[in-house]
Amino acid sequence: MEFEVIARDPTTRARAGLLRTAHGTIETPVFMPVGTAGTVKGMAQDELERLGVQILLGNTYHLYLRPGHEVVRALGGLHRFMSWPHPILTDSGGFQVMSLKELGRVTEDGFAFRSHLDGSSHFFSPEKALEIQLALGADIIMCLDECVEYPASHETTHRAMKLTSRWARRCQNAFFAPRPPTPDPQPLLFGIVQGGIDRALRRESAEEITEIGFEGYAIGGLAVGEPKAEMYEVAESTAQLLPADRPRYLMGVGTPEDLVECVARGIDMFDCVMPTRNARNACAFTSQGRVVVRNARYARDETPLDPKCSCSTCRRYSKGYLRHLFVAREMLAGILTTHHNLHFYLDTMRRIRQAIVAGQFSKLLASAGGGAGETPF
RNA sequence: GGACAGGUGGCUGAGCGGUCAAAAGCAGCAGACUGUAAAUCUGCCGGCCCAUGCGGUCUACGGAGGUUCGAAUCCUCCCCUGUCCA
Repeated sequence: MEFEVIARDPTTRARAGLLRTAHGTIETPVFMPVGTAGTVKGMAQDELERLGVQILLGNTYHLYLRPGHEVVRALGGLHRFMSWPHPILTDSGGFQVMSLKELGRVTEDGFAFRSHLDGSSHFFSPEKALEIQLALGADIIMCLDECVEYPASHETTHRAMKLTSRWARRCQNAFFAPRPPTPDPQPLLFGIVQGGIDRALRRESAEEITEIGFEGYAIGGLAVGEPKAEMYEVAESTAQLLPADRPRYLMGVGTPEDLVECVARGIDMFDCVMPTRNARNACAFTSQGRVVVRNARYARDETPLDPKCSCSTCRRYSKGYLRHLFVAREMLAGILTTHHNLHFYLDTMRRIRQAIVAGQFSKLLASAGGGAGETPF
């Protein structure tokens, strides 16, 4: 059994667990920093280790285009290639079906697209996405899905959801089909539930995906523009439709408060570009709320980003200095702020997990939510 | 002393009779960012007023006059800057 729930919060759906992978056991709930192109932008791997990162995300689409999955395979797989001997999850390219939709076209057989790098033509079938991920050698791999934006018509959402189910079946078949032996241990294959904010479509999708059967289940297609209340509701109702003994992964979410709120709704795994991208854009997440470090008000501020933070950025540098680095467009600005944001996210997750294990989660949830104005997140 | 070239909003720099409170870039200020085409993008950027608008008003294109219905744009004088020649 790869996933084990070790504690449940008595008043919410929050739970703490262990997820065993070929490169180590992950304590859930977990936040997975996004390392799209084989790097978490601005962070060296040893720094990620010191921050306590348990598992990284890699991206099928980006690594396939550059340097190429065969290159990564030739260099020993993604773990060895990027010197990350810990768990890795690769996204299938399903998100790019949405984010790069103007460069491609969805057909029954897959996603035909042109490279955003050089315009060359390519095709991702479910089988191809699986093959690439196997070549990369990730610990957790995702089925190819079709992620649609919000708002979308019922027809579009329905069509994408049904296609995602058919692709999931094909990924499953390809996964269990005989294939040449590789040095990599067998990864865990996760299915993805789609259906937008339509409860009936979500239910149908969840039934179809769980019927196929996967090691873990992802909820995709959220945090794409829908109202926050909708996102929370759909995450909660969909999570309830998924097997209790398998990890639930809410893809692409979210803000620090989203993490707390969605753990309370039964989610075990998260990934999001927000801590890293926002850091590069001068936005820090702190216990006092968001801090736009670039703002003029911090020019003479000698206090750290977050007075309650123990990260190496906050221990050493003032907002005044960080603001200067941003204004001067120094690369250290993004590096130091990314370090802080990741620390904040990982620390938030650790506190969430400890609270669940200690039976104190509802207290943490209350302090994170309700408060007006500057909440802890 | 002479010959050219030029003086435009914080800076660089277009405009060369009206549609100009004045292009564009930079700087400045603010905002956005949720499975990364993102160290990106968006908005504001003379003052005041109603703060609804392709609104009203005042001050502005070195200075002072002038021509014109109308001038950053044309004329006169002055001041200043750069290059070259003495």
